[in-house]
Amino acid sequence: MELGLSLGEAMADAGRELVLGLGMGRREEAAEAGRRDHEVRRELEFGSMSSRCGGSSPEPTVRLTLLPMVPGLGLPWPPPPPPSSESRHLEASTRGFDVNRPPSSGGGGGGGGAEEEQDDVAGAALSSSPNNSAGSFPMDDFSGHGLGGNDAAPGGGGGDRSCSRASDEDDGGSARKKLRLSKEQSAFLEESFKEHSTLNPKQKLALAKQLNLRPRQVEVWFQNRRARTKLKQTEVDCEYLKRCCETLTEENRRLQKELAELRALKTVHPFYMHLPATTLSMCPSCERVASNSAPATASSAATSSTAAPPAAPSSGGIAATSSSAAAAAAPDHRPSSFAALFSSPRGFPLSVAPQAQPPTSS
DNA sequence: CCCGGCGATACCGTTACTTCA
DNA sequence: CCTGAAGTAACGGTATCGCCG
Repeated sequence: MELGLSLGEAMADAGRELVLGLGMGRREEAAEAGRRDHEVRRELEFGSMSSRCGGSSPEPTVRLTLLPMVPGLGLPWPPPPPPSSESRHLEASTRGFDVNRPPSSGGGGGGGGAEEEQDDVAGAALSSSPNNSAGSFPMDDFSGHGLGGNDAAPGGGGGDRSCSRASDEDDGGSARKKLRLSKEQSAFLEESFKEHSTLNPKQKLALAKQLNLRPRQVEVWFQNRRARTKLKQTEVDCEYLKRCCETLTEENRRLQKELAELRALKTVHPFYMHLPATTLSMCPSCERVASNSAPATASSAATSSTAAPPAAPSSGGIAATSSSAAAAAAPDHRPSSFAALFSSPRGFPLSVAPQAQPPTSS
């Protein structure tokens, strides 16, 4: 995935604890047949990123599971959702606008030669395809009940289309027929989507009947809804990863500075660097190096005793092992353990350990 | 058991339409 | 009134799966 690739080495390292993925549906639903191919494809797509990030996710799939675990980076997770288009839509709908409401209760005026669109199925397949669930759907059921108020059902042909282009319905149906779902319909579909991001044929038929829509419409709505969800999630993820990148860049900058200071310190007090690397820790606030094993200075001793961060972050979710990230999350004097950095197989590029103890000095 | 055809369904990209600022 | 942007319903294409002969 380009996102991950563009985030550079630091991202790849810090992403070790990232549980990435663009999950847009529930896991159990993803198990349904017919979608597996796409799930697999997505998994493959994110697979490279997963491997880069170490794949600490318990699942083979790399998913941006919405786990509230970004303590290290101090970033809220899940990120706040972007303004909901649905709410916007509903808002628009609540303005009293409902173009689906037919000017008159024309009801299924028969024939609708205008119905050449796919859904068509509903009407055309009535007799042709015994397997077509849509075809088995009685068109008469579209009128008269349900939330719809939308009598634009296929076969409802002339005059019952509620969109403003009613005049187009007589032109042979070559023009795309687009109607607006009513507030009730949208809300109901939303509720259904919350429960199931995908529909089985039974559910689809039931929904269609209940909403006075064609099954094809319900199907399309869910497809578009999934696409919107994915798009939004992608945007949110992108934004979040950008912030992660910025944080890590800052972290890297700070570590470089820290390294320079340590090197300078080494030149002044060569013996100081003979301490084992794992015993060194850095207070992110005062940015002083302290020893975890040896008695430290008054300030660092107080801080190091308050919190001894585990060397290994909790599994799953986004957890930063870096000190600045910890500082961002909890700007106290908690020392960040260098050991956490060193324990990482790849570590940060500017890891202190190897350079702090050059072979010549030992 | 393997293979090809078929239907169903998913996703993606795009188009067309609607609404609003 | 016109126009561009944004949202979204709908469409076409493609891939995969399960079923069946």
